[in-house]
Amino acid sequence: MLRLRNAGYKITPPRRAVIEVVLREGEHLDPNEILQQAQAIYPHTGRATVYRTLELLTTLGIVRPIYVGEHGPTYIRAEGGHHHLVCSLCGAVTDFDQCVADSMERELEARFGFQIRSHLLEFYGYCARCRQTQPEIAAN
Amino acid sequence: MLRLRNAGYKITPPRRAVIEVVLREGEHLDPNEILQQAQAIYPHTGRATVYRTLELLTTLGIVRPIYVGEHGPTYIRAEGGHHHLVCSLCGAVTDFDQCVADSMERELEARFGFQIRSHLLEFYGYCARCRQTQPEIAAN
DNA sequence: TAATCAATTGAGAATTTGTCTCAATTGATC
DNA sequence: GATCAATTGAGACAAATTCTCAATTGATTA
Repeated sequence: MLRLRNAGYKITPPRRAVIEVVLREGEHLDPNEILQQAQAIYPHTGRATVYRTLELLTTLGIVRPIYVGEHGPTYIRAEGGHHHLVCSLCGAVTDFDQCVADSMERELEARFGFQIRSHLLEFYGYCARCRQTQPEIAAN
Repeated sequence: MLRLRNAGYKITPPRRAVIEVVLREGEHLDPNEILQQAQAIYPHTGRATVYRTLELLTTLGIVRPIYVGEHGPTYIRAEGGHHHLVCSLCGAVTDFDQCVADSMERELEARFGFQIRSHLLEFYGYCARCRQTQPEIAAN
């Protein structure tokens, strides 16, 4: 909220609602789900406003879209890192915690003059279950 | 192409065209651009076939969708790693090379029984130019 | 507190993107 | 060359996203 105001944007009810919904713990919501939950908080919230707010919050580095499997975008808080193992066959996503990316941030910031706020590390391949059930694909 | 045949799929002109387009160096093309370029190679290529082929190639671990900035999916070769610095303000994407993710693969494979084929590491933040031109946003 | 004004909004139209259906075609095998 | 399941393209369809514009509202100033 402060980040919004500091950047010169108004604090409005629909913006409050969208922020509250997206920043709730553990949610990976798509724009439509965000619209519905925002309307539970502020009933007049419109679809276009949700899209506009998500774009704004993404620009400000507060939330971030992530894409997993064959589905459309889902939004999460941008802060910190996100680490996934993604199965190319069944689409299953497994989170893991320890990550060596933090150790790279300082050097990249120095080298590119880039101010890093968060990161995403994803490994793609075949999960244990699919390797058993569809060995002919995983073998190639 | 061999991976396709080995997995039991036919080699057809539109599939050839899509593969050729996506695997060309340095391209991050969206499905519509892929359709157009594939039609330049094989004019009869249809939209549905492009989507079907991209899904198939993704399943086989040959290509992969990536999502950057506010735009829709874009396809790249899956092989190996992709490393990006993504500016949340202007959307600029900078590639970098050295990456410590490889060192994690063996351990993750052992821990989760996962067969890793590729990875994506992205850092999000503000690029040097935007930090200068829009300091009030980057400062928050 | 009231007045002001640019920023923001919602509703729905319009566009874009992705999926599905099905008859016709084609690649691989023999 | 014959066979047949896999694949295809066209266009209908559905879903997701963006645009438009008059009405409203938040923040600032008086």
